[in-house]
Amino acid sequence: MKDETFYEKVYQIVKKIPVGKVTTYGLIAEYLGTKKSARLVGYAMNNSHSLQIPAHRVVNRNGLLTGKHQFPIPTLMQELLENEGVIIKNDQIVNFTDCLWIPKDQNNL
DNA sequence: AATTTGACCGAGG
DNA sequence: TCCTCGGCCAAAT
Repeated sequence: MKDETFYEKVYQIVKKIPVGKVTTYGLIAEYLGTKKSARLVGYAMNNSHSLQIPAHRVVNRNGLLTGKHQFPIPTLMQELLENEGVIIKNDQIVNFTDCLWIPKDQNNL
């Protein structure tokens, strides 16, 4: 598991996101130690199409569904989140802070 | 080997 | 308070 690249590290964290919860690119980047490379997280997610990971649970720090356009169907991301109990309005998470999940919490599970 | 890009974040005017 | 601009790291070409 040492061959894990930055990409795979991101995937590992995203897969740990609980149902009904969301996280941000910055938090993931920060958890990996490279807080400044939040862009890398998003870039990694772009390659996540080939993997089974809940990419719809990852949003930007504003709680905005910035990556919805990368999904096969733009509305799919919002549908999935709403299906998990996340309230979304105008492509933005309403109860963002309420359903926000921090990678650090995985240690507390 | 060098350059470009990317689902971002934070600071400055 | 709203809008603009730069930086940052890693992977792909």
